[in-house]
Amino acid sequence: MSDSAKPVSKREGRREAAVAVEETQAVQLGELSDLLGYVLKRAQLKVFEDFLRCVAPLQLTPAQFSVLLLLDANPGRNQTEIANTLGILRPNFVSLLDSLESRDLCTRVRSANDRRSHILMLTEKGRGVLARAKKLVVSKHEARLNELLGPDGREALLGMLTKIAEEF
Amino acid sequence: MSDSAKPVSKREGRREAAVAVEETQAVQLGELSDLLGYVLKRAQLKVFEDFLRCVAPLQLTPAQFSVLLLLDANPGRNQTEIANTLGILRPNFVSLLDSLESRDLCTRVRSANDRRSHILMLTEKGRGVLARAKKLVVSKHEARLNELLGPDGREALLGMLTKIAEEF
DNA sequence: CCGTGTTTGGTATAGTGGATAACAATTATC
DNA sequence: GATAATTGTTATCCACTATACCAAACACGG
Repeated sequence: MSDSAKPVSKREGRREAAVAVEETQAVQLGELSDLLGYVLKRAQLKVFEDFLRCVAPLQLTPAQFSVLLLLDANPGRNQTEIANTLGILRPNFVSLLDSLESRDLCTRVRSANDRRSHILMLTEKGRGVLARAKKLVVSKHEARLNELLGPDGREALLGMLTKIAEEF
Repeated sequence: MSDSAKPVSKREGRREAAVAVEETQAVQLGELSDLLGYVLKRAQLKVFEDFLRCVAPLQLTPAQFSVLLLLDANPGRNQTEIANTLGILRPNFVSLLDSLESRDLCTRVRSANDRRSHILMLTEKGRGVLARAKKLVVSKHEARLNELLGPDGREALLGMLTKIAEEF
């Protein structure tokens, strides 16, 4: 049984020679390139990746950075309030805070009013790191996005994404 | 020791009455609302959430749907090719395929040319499910986005996200 | 004042997505 | 024909997410 049963199955050797140029043809994305969710996730991964690179000297993840930002803008809040605004579940927020506190970037202070809750506050070091992180984000990360999209493009994108995040 | 050592600590009862209206003040997002990465992730979560709702009757995740779409547009490809285009690592692609194959939506066929690789193809049922999924996505999911952003807004958003995903 | 219910921070745990190392089978290369 | 590379796969690890449960503290109604 060499080539009697399946005569069509093995004519590959000739094809290789014939179309050697476009041998490995790219996989077609097809309708996937029009799926907003797909492109959205791809873009999000790229942006987070770049954020990590830009802020690498300070060893801050996007989540950690957002916590520091919130603490700076909202002094006197407790864990549940901060976690809720970021969409982080309280149990998962504990270890995140542990890591920040162990690096002396923020502290939990027992509230006098309600001795259950922990008031969160930035330390001196935390404020310093946050300030440096902001500079890196603005001068490297967001600057690159501005360069790619243009100032008004970036603004338009931010507007539409905010609309989706809030009203969808 | 009733109220001699800490006279200032318990004057909360009066404050409650005084500012009862704006008791629970909202946490300020601050500069977070201008961080593109933050809004981007929030929007992405919302969009995926809605995708799951819309396509729930067919029990398809975004990842599974994207695989079916790719298989339809690229017959005769193997696992690594499909996985690579989707940014999925080969080891993690195995279980994804297992679930699709166990539901009889696609099949792995050993290639005649290269007996290492598995050619992936949609089954009849897979094509049917994909067709129904497409209809749901277009008529419910993407339609809602169109309604929120307008046709040209959606197009602009898709364009900028694609630019980020490809060139960033 | 007391008992009931709720809230807060926390632990334990499970599920999921992503990443690396290693492996057998197969193919490519020289 | 020996060596290297590739394919699908397993095992494993890490990060993130989600749920159940707990003790301490508070709120409230009797």
